[in-house]
Parts: sequence; structure tokens; C-alpha cells
Amino acid sequence: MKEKYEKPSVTADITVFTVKDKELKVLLVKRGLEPFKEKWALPGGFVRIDESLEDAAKRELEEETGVKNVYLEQLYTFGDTKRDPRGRVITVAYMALVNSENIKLKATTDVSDARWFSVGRLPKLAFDHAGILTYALKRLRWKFEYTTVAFSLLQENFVMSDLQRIYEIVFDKKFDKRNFAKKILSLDLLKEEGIKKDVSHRPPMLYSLKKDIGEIVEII
Amino acid sequence: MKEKYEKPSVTADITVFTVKDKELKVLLVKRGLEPFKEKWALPGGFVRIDESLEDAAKRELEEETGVKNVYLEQLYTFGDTKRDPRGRVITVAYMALVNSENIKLKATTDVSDARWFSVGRLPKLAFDHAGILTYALKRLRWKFEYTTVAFSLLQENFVMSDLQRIYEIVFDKKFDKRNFAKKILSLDLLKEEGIKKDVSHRPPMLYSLKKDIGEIVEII
DNA sequence: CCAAAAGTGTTAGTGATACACCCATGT
DNA sequence: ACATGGGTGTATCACTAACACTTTTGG
Repeated sequence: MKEKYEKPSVTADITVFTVKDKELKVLLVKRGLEPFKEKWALPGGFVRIDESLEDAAKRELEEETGVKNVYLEQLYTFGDTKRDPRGRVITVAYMALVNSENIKLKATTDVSDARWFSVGRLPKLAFDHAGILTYALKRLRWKFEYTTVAFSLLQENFVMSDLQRIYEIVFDKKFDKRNFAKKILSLDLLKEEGIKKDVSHRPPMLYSLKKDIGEIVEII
Repeated sequence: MKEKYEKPSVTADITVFTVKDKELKVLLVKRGLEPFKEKWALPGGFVRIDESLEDAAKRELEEETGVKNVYLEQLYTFGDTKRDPRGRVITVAYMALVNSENIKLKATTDVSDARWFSVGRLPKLAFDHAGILTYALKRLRWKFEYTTVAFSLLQENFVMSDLQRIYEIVFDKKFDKRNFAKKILSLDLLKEEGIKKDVSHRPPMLYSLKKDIGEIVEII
């Protein structure tokens, strides 16, 4: 290949969302290396020459945080010439959704700490990551409205109010539980899994998803 | 910057749509250089080290085809390791919408020909451009449904049936003209510009967009 | 018996769809 | 006068939104 032009570097950065402690949270890592050493940033890193973009996103996420097997979606590619002080770095932004119960965070060499932050109380972020996160949040709300991605935030079995709580947290707004249940059940996506026991109130129905969670149905 | 890893190349490829001769058309170029010399491809090329992705898309489009001042939107970034025989090339795909009356196509050094093709009768395309085009088409239909991008395909003044024809061509389906006009007018986006003269039937109302065409209103 | 959350139906309003006839002009 | 597209209103249907009481369990 003729090397006519200088090449940019390419990274993948991932905005990982979860719902935890009745808040929408995003996973940030504390950088162990310059630039922005000791600053909080989205997990991510350089795309290797022999891996696809999605593989790079998955690998970085697992390497830096231990998070794997998640819903992953490409968002947008940010390529301003000045977005990285090291030189020309283009980043392909991804969004991931996880159930935080299944996740053990870990620190590594590149990353001295990894923590969940409420989207309402974020620290100052490295690079242009604040802009990427804002974009991811917009996309998250959009996807919630028109698809069934919300199920990616649940465990395998859940009750209707678990799902409703997630919608209410993401949209920061209450829904009527009769209308909510009616709408969800009309989608015909849920399988009844019996009654949840050992609750100190009327026992609710447990549900699971009929289809594999990988298939995101457009409910529009 | 530490050169720890080999870098990929980055290109921008643009799917330009127009409506012409009662068909939805896409702009293709005949490659003047290897690989895929003399094959049809989407216009595009390498992103320079000192230009943003969007600037690269605009520049390539103008260089290869003379097309400029168009609606331009980033679609998706394609990064399979084997998508280009020259080596690792990641491409950021863009979609553009133009009114073909305002466009004069031209050939250049890199490109021996540039032509509009009906999306129903496409030649075999270079690289993974067929997949990119399929993706662009999906996005186009989606955008038509939920935003006012359709106006980007019109000239400044137009009649209601011009707009309806564009929707009918993009969705390949007829709409009722009463319902169509009712819906469009209810959006309160149009300004009346008087009556179109010299038609051999009842003279229709001419409209223009109230807002700058750059602002794409979400009509959802 | 009290607290907590679960479950459940009806009504009103809004927006989408289906549908047919007369109008203004050029030739 | 004829051909061509332009312009217009109403009725039905489907979906959404608002709204309150009873049930079941644990403590």
C-alpha cells in the first residue's frame, strides 16, 4: 500500500450504562497513563490492526473493567482534528447496556480505578468524552422509546415493576402502571415464569423475555 | 506520540441520493485507480491528517463529482479487517441529499466517470459499498419518516405534489393527497410563495420552507 | 391489623385513514 | 370542450392517556 499520507490513530470508546440504586449510571475509568493521567474517562483504547471495531470495543471494555457479554451498539465517530493532545486520533464511540448485578469491576495497568457514576453527578472528563456521553444519553433515550433495549438492563427473570422502574429512571418521569403493563404485555415479548415468593406484599408475576435478548425488536 | 501499534487508514465514503426522472438515484463514480479500477464505487477517499471527518467527506464529494452545499449526515463506520484489499482501511460512511437540478457532475483524475444510478438498477460495486448503500437506504427511509430531510431534495420553491412525489418514490408507495397535504401543512413549516403560472391545469400554490433547510425538524 | 406493592377496566380525546367531487388553466 | 393536475371535508377506527380500588403477603 502506498503511504501517501500520514495516518490518524483510531480508538474505540464505550459508554456503558446501567441502572443501579434507582439511578442511571455510567461506567468511568481513572486513567493510569498520560495524557489526562488520574482523570476520569470513558473506557476505550486503540483499535488494533487485525481486529474489527466492535471486537476492539469489546476487548477494551473487558480489559479495563471486566465487563463482558453485553448489548453493544455503535453510536458515532468523532474525528475533530484537535480532540486528542497526542495528535490525530479518531474515535468510534459505542454504547453498552449491562445489568450491574452480573458485573464485577476491576482495575488494571492502564486504569487505576473503575466506578459507576450517576449521570446526574459526573466528574470532569478527559478528551471530548463529555460530548460523547451526552450523545450516548440522547441515543439511549431514543432507543428506549422505539425498541426493547431496556430488557438488556434486566436480569433473566424480572417483575413488571422492575421494567417500569428502569423506564422511569431513564426518562426521569413517572408512568401509569396500568397503561405501562398494558403496553408491554401487548408487545407479546414476555413469558410468564411463575410467581415471585418471599416478598412482603402481594406476590408479583415473574417474567422472562421470549426471544433471545440479542434481538432488539423495533416497537415503533 | 508513541508509535506502539500499526495504524489503520481512514476513508470517508458518501452515498449521495437524489430524485430524478421519477426514480430514487444514487451517485456512483467509476474508479480511475486500482484497486477495483474501472469498477463503480461510492465517491470517497482518504481522510487527511489535518481535516475533520465531515470536511473530508465534503472535499471528496466536491473533488470527485463537483457536488457541494448539500445535506450531509454521518451514517456508520465500517471497520472489518478485510474490507479493503490494500490493507486495513476503516471507512466512515456519510449520506448526502441533493436536488439534482443544481448539480453538474464532472470526472477527474481519480475518477473516470460519475453518474446517477437508479437504486433499483445498480451495477456491482467495489469494496463493501453495496452493504454501505443498503445501510444508507434504510437510514434514508427512516429519516423521511421521522424528520423533514425530504425538503433537501427539493428546489427552493415547490408545489405540494413535488413533495408528495418524492415521498412516494422513496417509499415506493402512493399516498392520499388530501391526507398528505393535511399532514404537511399541519407541521407549519411552509410559507406560501404565490401561485405557479404557466401550467396547463389549475395553477398550484408554490411553497418554500419557513426555516433554513439546514434545520431538520424532528416531526415525531 | 398495618404496610407495601400488585393487579386490574373504562372512558375520553387525539391522530390516522379511507374516501369523491369540483376547480382553474392551456390547448 | 376536453385533458390535466389542484384543491378540499367528513366519518371511522385505533391508539393513547387519565383515572381508583381491591388483593395478597410479611411483619
